[in-house]
Amino acid sequence: MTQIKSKKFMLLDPVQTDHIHCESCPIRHRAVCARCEADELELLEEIKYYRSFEAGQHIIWSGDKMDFVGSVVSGIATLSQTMEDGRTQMVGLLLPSDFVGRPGRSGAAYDVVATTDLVMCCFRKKPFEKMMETTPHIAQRLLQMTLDELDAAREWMLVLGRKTAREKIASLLAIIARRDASLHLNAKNGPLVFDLPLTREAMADYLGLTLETVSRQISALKRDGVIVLEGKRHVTIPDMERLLEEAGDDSDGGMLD
Amino acid sequence: MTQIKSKKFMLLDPVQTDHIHCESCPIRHRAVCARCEADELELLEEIKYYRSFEAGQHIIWSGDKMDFVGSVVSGIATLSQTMEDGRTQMVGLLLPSDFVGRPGRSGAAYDVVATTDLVMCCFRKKPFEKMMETTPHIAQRLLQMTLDELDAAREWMLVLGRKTAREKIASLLAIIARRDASLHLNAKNGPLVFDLPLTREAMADYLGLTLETVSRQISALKRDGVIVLEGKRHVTIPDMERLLEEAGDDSDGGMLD
DNA sequence: TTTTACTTTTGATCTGGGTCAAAGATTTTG
DNA sequence: CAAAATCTTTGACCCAGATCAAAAGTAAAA
Repeated sequence: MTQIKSKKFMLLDPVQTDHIHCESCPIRHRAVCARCEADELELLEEIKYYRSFEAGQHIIWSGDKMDFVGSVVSGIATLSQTMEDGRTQMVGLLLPSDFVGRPGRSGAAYDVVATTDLVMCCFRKKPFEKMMETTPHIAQRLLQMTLDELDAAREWMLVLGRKTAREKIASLLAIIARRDASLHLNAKNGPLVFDLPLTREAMADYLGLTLETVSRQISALKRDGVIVLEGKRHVTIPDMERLLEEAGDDSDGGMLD
Repeated sequence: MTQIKSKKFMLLDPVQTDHIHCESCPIRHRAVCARCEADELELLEEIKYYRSFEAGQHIIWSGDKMDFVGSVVSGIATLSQTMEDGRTQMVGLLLPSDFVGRPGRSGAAYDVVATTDLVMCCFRKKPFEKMMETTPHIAQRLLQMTLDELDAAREWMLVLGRKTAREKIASLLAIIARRDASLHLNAKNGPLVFDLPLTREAMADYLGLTLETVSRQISALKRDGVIVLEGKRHVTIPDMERLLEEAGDDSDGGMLD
């Protein structure tokens, strides 16, 4: 079993990994835990289950009661909000190992839609919340993940509020490239290559633009050699530094711990 | 001592409040805690201190090392991000009782600026983090608060990405009115009255607009009777429903637990 | 009370990105 | 494979909000 490198993607840093059944499972045993390991695994198995969704399927409707939390095992989903007149804004992108759900809340705040075929690892909410109370490290890990999401949301506020269309596209490409690289453990310095997981319309909804503007700006970045396109979706970034400049980002690329 | 009504504003729901020294103090004793009450209060006192700031003063610079967390006791502060060329985007508004800081992170991600004279109740970060480990409810409470902030940030993404200038202004006024009302425990149904805590420029930075557009749209809302202005800052909302319509919001006003 | 320094409003003009329209690509279906 | 349905690109035009400019409050300092 391959280990995911970034600790960002785990609810608890695994001290022993040999009991893990699901790679992106948000509950992991921890050596320091006072409870008996067997007990925990039993409880864990009891409340864990898998759900599969087809591309395009609504996973959760905003406002619905949500009786589970979980994490993406494979596939991609989007979080979005829609106004009555149909204007929609994507507020998050869920890639494998990302957490879904709001412990302590009864209702869903956003629509969650599967962009590709998708598998989720779910936990019934009530038992999960009980487990959070008895296993403090779960709450602490969730806090860290939520702080990461908050940082991402706030970074996106700068993109939405102050960047030009070209900078917005470059910012989105940079984020996808970065996440994709960390997921696939790419060689660091070569040109980055990936397939866009989103349609032009989905990108527009993420960026607060129209799909026509997205298309035009992608064409412009291609014309200017910032990106190389094969077909509509396959992207090569010959020079990540250049892309980040186009995105208007600091060259240092944010701060980690 | 008056009790703040909304549980949203406390790190732990107070079971006994007679030991609380600071109204917006993020650490509160809890009856279920296994540790001796005296011990906790002693530790608490040891790591707690107050800091005062003048209007306009930078509290935290983005990127700086931050060795404390805390909460606003009185006054108002803003969270903002700035690009190299000077474009800035506010990503949060801190009112009394709001939490500041990122347990587990060494660096500040945003500039924090005092908008008015301001007092903060601070805790040295290391001992606070240790306390989080020994008192699980603190992490759980922080998680709830962070989830609230995440919801707010994502709601703001919709405002920034998809709303018109008029809707943006109405949205901001609605948020300020709502927070102000919950803080002052106003009578529910009368017209809401408050003073704008922000300059036109700060509003522009929050909304992703220019200050001229902010001024024009406020004038327009005034002309159309949606708001009543006395002087530049004193606002009366004669009809909150009307304001929410102008903001393009669902009439139900979001979901709480 | 005048001076100096903001903050806010209002006007005139410009432009980036939206809107409307149509034609290519690409994929799916029959 | 042709037909239908999507997705994407490109063009022509328009408008909400930006930019530039100046005047009018307001408030702190002298």
